[in-house]
Amino acid sequence: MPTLALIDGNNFYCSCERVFNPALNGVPVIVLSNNDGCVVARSNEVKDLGVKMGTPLFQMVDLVRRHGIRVLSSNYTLYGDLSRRMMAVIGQFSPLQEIYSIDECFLDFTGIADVRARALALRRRVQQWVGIPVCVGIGPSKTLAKLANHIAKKGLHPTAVGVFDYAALSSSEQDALLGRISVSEVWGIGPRHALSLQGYGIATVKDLRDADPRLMRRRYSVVMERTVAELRGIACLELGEVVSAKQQIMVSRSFGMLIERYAELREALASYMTRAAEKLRAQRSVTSAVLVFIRTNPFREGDPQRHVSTTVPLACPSDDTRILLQAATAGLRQLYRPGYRYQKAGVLLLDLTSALTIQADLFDDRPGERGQRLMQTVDRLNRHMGRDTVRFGAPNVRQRWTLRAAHKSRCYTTRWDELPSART
DNA sequence: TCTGGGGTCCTAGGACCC
DNA sequence: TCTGGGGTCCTAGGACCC
Repeated sequence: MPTLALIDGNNFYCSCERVFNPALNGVPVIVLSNNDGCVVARSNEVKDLGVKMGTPLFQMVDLVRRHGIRVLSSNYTLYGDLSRRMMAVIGQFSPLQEIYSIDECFLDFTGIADVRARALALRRRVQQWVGIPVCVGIGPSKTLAKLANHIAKKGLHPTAVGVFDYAALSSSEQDALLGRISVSEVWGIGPRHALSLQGYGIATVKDLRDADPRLMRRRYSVVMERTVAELRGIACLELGEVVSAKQQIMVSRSFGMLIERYAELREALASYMTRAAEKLRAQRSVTSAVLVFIRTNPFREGDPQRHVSTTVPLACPSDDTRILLQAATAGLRQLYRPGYRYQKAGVLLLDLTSALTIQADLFDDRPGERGQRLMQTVDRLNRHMGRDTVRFGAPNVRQRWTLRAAHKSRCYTTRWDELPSART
């Protein structure tokens, strides 16, 4: 039986902000989504106030003022860099690590004599070396490791202090514990499934673990059947170390303000497509179809609504920004209608395949290799000199559609001019 | 006034074929 | 009034995750 650990950073974005700004320690902190729209991270103090994930900022201005909540725009450059450092330290504790998200990873602890001691040491080292508090959940399957992590974080068991090992419990202790946790805490059980399960009398994790797997498959899907097995300690989800190439690449944003004009939409989409093409080349893929979408603000019920998308096939799979920009513009031309106030747009690269097996387009008169060398050069320049040093079609930066980010912290670890200073 | 972004997997149902 | 059956492939949409 495998032993898996799930490690994640507590209130990760808030903790990242606190690393370089100690004044944020012990006070309520929130980090906002793009455009300063919703809450995407809450410090414990804010969670204690009952603020839910995803709450729009404008709905809590009062609370912010009353409790002196510190409000921050998201700084993904900082979080990404601290994530890399955190993952590197965690990776020292096992030969097999699967990085699952910016703040979470699985480790293989199979065969380790004292997993609890190992987990405690890991926790101490990440705190000391990176400054991020983490919790460790340990179990015989990914789903149980995730659940153990939840137990560790909430202190749901006397032995759970930042670290919790599910397998260390006797089966009667396991029953009692799972009987006290809502089924909605299980990985893969979202709000819809939780509600539906409750209709069948399945309210706790224990209820779900003891449900008939075949029946669950029939009522829901093979995913639910797997979840039941995982809760029983039968590992169905493998630990994967290699980050496989993405099957789709999406870049989309809400605008800083509503947009009506075609030219502005085109600029915004060109900027998103440029970024998408960079991501595509970074994973050495090519795309053969591009989906473009634009939409109005669904929350403005009085406004005429439009929510449309179109897929533009490419004659030949490509990773060339110029070709992809043409496709984005062609898509927009199809979709655009005047008289609407657009709030968001995006591009989605579909049908990704490896760039190494690309087939030449018989009708392409552009020498493919020269195009590739050009793209490589552009990517290298932008990587070293900063994003958008070189770009196509030269959209002016800082347009009306660009994001709002009124409370952004500095890029302490990735920009020379924004390094923290010990004394000023 | 103000409501994120980027993914994955699964299923149902239609199109199409023989 | 009668109007096959089974397989495959593709797409849209749902549900979930962080």
